[in-house]
Amino acid sequence: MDQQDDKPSGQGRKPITARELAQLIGVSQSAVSRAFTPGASVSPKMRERILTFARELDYQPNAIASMLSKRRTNIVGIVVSDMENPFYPALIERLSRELQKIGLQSLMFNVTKGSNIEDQLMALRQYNVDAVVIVSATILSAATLDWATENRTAVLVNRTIPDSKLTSVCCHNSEGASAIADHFYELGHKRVAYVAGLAHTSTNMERQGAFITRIAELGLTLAANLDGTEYSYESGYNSALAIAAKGSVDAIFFANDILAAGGLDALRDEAGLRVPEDIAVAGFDDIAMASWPHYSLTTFRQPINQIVAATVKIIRTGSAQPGRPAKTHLISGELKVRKSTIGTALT
Amino acid sequence: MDQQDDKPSGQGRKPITARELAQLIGVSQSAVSRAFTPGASVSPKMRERILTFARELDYQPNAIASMLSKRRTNIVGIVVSDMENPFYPALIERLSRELQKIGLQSLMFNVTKGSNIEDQLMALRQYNVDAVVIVSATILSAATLDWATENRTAVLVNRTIPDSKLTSVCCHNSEGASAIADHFYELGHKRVAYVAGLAHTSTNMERQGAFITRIAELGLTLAANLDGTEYSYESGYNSALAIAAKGSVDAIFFANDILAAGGLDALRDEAGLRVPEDIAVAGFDDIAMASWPHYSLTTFRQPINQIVAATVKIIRTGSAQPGRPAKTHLISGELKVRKSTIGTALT
DNA sequence: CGTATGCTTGCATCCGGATGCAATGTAGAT
DNA sequence: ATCTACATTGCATCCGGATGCAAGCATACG
Repeated sequence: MDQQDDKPSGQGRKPITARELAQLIGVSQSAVSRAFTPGASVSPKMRERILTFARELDYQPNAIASMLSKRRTNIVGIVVSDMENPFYPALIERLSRELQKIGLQSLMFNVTKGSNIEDQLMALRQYNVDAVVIVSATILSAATLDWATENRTAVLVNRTIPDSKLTSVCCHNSEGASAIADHFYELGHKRVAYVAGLAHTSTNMERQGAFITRIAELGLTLAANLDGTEYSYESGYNSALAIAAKGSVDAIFFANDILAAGGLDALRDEAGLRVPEDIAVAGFDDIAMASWPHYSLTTFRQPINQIVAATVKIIRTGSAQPGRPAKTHLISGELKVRKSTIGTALT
Repeated sequence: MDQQDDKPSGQGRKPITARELAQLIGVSQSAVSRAFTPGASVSPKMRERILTFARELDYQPNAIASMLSKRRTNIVGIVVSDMENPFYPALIERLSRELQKIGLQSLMFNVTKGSNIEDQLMALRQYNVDAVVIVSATILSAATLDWATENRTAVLVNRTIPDSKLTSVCCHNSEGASAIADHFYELGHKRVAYVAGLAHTSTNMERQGAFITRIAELGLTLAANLDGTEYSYESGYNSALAIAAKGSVDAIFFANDILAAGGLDALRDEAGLRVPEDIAVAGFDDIAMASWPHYSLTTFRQPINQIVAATVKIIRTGSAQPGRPAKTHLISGELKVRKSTIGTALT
C-alpha cells in the first residue's frame, strides 16, 4: 500500500537537463547548449569536455525544448491516405528514409473518407511542422490545403491541384500515357480501351486525357473508356470483365498497376483470354508486383527515387515557401515493356 | 531586387499566441490556457468567450509549448522496417488511424540494414515520445531496445524478443502453424514442406517450430524444410522451384503470404503443377492479395484490427511502462481456407 | 447580516534550451 | 609595454503554455 516512494504510473527517473549537466561540470548552461550546436562559438576543448561528460552521464538535449526556442521542429508532416496501393508505402518509406538522412523525422497524418479531414489537418498546424508533404489522392479542396499549409513549405507529390498555389512533384503522367498509346500503336493494335482510377484525381485525369488525345492522333479507336471509382484490384478485375464481355478490344491501358493486375487476372483466369495474344494490357507506376513473373506487366515506371529526391530538395532548399511562385516539377518516367504486351503468352 | 520588406526565406506572419489573445480579450493568459484544457477550472461563459475570440482570430495553442510544459508529447514513435510486405503498411495505417482517434500522432522511424540503428533510435529518445511501438523484424538486440525505450511505454508488435523486458502483441503463431498442419492432415497429405522467412525472427521460429512439432504429432513427413533469408516473393518463388524439383511433396506451408504468392506462381507457371491437385499451398497473414481470385490462398489470418486494438489499449492504459511486468498478448487468428488447398484447380 | 464553502481568475513561475549582449581573456600589432 | 581585435564564456531573457497558490467573488447557511 505504501507506494509513496515512487510514482505509480511514472516514467522512471527523468533525464538529466543541460543545466544539471552544466552544474556538474562547472560551466554555464549556454556552454552545454553551444557544445551541441554545430558551428556555435565554443572552444574545441570546452566542447570536447562537455561532450565527454554528456556521454558519460547519458545527457541528450531535449528536442522539444529545442523546437520551442528555435522555432523549428525538424519534423515533416506527411499527409497520406491510399496505403492500399503499394506504390504509396514504397514512396513514403523512401521519403521518410531520405528525410532522416538530413535530420528530419516524419509525422504521419492519415486522412480517410470516414474522418473529418479538417480536424486531422488542424493537428498539422498545431505541431508546427517545418514542411508538409501531401501524397494523398483524397479530395482536399484548394482552400483546405492552403489553410492547413499556411505559412509553411508544402509539397504535393503525385498530384496537382488546379487552383492551389502549392508546389508539386509529379511523374510526367501525360508523357507516360502517350508512351503507352504509342506502344499499343507500334504493336499494331487498333481498338484500345482505358480503365480509369479514382475519377477526379489529377493522376487519372492527366493519364486519361493524354491517352485519349494520343490515341486519336494515331488514328486508333477508343473502344471503351470506363469510369472508375477507385484504384483497386477489384475495380480492375470488374472493368476487365466488362470489356471482355463487349469483345473486340485489342489492348487495355489501366490507370495504374493495381487495376491492371486485377484486369490481367480477370482476363486470363475468368474470361479465358490469352495475354498478350488475345488482348494486351498495360499499367502505370511499376510497383514491385508488376515485375513478378506471373504478371510481367508492361507499365510506365514512376521513378520513386527521383520523385523523392526532388521532394527532399524542395524541402531542403525551402523553395516551396509562401510567396515563392508555385511550380510543378515533372519527373520523367520510363516505359517498361514486359510480357503483358509482347512475347509469348503466359500460362 | 528589393525584398527588404519581408524575410526572403521567412515563414510569413507568425501565429497569434495565448498571451496576445488574452490581452486582446482582456483576460489572463492562464484563462486562455484553461479554456483549451478539458476539465480545467473555468466558467462556461469565460470558456465560451475565449473560444469564440480564438476562432475569430484563428488562435490555436502551440503544441510544442504544450509538450514542453506538460512533459507529454501525444506522439507515439513507430519503428518500422519491412514496408515491402503489404502486411506492415496495412498494420501501420490502421494503427496510426486508431491512435489519431485518441489524439495521438505517429512519428515514423524507419530502420534499415544500411543505416545505423542506434543513431535512428537516438532520435526516439530526444523526441520524448509518449510511447514506442516496434513493428520491425530487423535485428535489434534486447539491449539496444531497452536503451531506446528506457523509461517509456513500449510495445513490440508481431514479434517477441526473448531477453527483453518489453511487452508484446502477437498473433498466436504456433496456433496458426498447428492449424495449417491439421488442415494438411485432414486433406490427407503425407509429405509436407516448410519454407522459412527471415530465419532468426520470432515469427518465423514460432511458426516453424509449431508446424514441425504438429507435423510430427500427426505422423506426417517433413519432406523439406527450407531456410530463408527474407520474406519476399522472389524467395518464395525460388524455394518452391527447389521443392518442385525434388518432387514428392504434397503440401507446402510458407512462413507468410508473400512467400506463398511467389511459391504459387512458381509452381503453376514455371513448374507446371496444378494447385491444389498436385500440391497444396498455404501461407500466413491473410494480406489483401491472398483473397484475390488468382491466388485464392489458404492462409492463417492475422486479425489486424484486434492486434491494433490491443496495442492501442496498452498504450492508452499505460500498461507497458517500466516496472510493470512484461506480458505477451497472444491474439487468436483464424484459418481461411481457400482454393490453394481445396476445390478445383485454378487455371 | 456575517461567515463558511467553493468556484473563478490572475499572478508568478516553471518546462529545457537558444541566443543577444556584455564581460573576460588572449594574441597580435605598434 | 600598450592598445586593438577577436575568440570565449557567462548572464539574462525569451520561446508559448501549464499550473500551484492565493486573492476575489458569489452562493449558501446559520
